[in-house]
Amino acid sequence: MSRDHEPRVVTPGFRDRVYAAVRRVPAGRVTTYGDVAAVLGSPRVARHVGWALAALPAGTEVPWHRVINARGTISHRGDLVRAAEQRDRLESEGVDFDPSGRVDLRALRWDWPDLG
DNA sequence: TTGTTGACTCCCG
DNA sequence: CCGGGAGCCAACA
Repeated sequence: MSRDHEPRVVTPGFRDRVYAAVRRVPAGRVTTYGDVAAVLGSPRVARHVGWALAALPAGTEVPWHRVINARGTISHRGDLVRAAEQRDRLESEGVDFDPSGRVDLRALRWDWPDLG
């Protein structure tokens, strides 16, 4: 039987919404997977934000490096090469990292002011 | 169809 | 603060 008839948050156009949301994050600022997911409609689909970014076509202009996890660290899940590139890009934008490789979310977390 | 996986997050200890 | 375990929802085999 039906558990809930609520519409799914992750629709076929989910990836494009993720990209559109991430593009709103300005240089020098960061956001989290959970924040992007919340903006899209559900904080529970944070993993799918990561999935969408993993499926990001090469050449697509999306500041994917500004998306980090809720702890303020870079999620690499084994891909240290991409993680290094992400950190390098962020540092190029002026994002500072702690000795432990952590970003100060309290100061740099984007607040999505354009949501109204 | 079921079971596994994942660029996550929260809760404990 | 950090590591481990559980929960989470779709994609994928």
